[in-house]
Amino acid sequence: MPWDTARTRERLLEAGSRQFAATGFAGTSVADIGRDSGVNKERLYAYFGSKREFFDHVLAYRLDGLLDDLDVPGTGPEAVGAWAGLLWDRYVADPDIARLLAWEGLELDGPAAAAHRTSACAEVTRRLQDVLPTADEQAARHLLLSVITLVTGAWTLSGLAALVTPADDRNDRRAATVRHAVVLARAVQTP
Amino acid sequence: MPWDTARTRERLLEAGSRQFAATGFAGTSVADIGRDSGVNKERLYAYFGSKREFFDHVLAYRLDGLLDDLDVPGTGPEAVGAWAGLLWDRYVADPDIARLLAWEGLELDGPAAAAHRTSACAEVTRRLQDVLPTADEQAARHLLLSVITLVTGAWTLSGLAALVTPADDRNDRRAATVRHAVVLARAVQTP
DNA sequence: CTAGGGTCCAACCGATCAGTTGGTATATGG
DNA sequence: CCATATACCAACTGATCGGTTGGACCCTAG
Repeated sequence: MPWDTARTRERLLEAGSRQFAATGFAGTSVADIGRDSGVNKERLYAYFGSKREFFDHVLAYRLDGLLDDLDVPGTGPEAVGAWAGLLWDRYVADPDIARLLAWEGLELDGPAAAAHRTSACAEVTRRLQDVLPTADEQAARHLLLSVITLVTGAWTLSGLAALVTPADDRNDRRAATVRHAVVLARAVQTP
Repeated sequence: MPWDTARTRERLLEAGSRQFAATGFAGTSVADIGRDSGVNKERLYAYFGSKREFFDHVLAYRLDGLLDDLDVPGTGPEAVGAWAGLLWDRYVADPDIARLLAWEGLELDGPAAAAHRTSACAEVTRRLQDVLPTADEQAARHLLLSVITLVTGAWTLSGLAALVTPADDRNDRRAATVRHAVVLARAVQTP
């Protein structure tokens, strides 16, 4: 049976993603990751140096590229709403991503893989300006930040929804979030 | 020297608030709380039972009542923006609150002290309907949830702001958040 | 074929974890 | 003034933490 070191690395990163998303950096033990991955934890130190460096690798592995293949479909404010819906559905398909974003914000000083992610955000900002021709860059950036915050917050500040909208389910909130994204986009378009 | 058990309890809760806000439930040790409070950690078990129960007490101690003395000043959509600014300024005065909200969402299944906080949110919802007469309850609830999410997210998803609006500071984002709250309120008022 | 380096793992290390215990100091009821 | 209950703390316990080590196994260069 031949070795597949790339696969071993990947199994560690996948298990790390699951465990860190569930219980955060401090709440996850290296032994947990070894158990979940089926890989001896010593490999983690050989490949990634330390638990902390491994955390950075996991965040980069899962968060870098999050926005890259997320297109803004169509034009006008409705396209921004649709984009918010796409981001929401990505979290539905993989809820770990939203939680990793939240742990990153709480447990780290700054974002991981900042260089590429910053330019990816700038890219989406430009697309928003295409879609909303009268929007200046500053306004488009804050629009983007608010939309990402609304969508991500629905997954990471989940207790708030239970308090404020106790009768509603996820889909109700999805619809409201898309609607709010459209409203914010419309306001940017016509100042 | 007489005893002051209420004060001892309070010192534990204050230290727990600081420590849990900084590093979360899993990232805080009971010894940290003992050190920070100047109280022997055995007292924590005597008063609160376990680390986990103590965490619930700390969350209730700091989060219950958060919205109680936060008035919606004036009328119309601008009042909602002003309310968002008041909430923001409360986080400025005490950033621990925003972080505790985030840890609660990530590390707990549901909100602490749910009963009173739910009714406090319903209260604010009613105030929003006073201020925006044409808003139905459902819309007012989602407006409130979005505003709280935007303000709280600015403190807990702080890495996002560094990526999306790297040139801006806190006050720029405060202004944008207030503006967005007004826009959302205006849309609710005139559907 | 074999020497040497990389892959992998069980077992181990000191430190730290949540939680407890035994004992002392302080209050209070009679 | 004494008995008892409570507040308090230093020191302890077994378990688990992040990280390391010694050696077995596998692959490739010469």
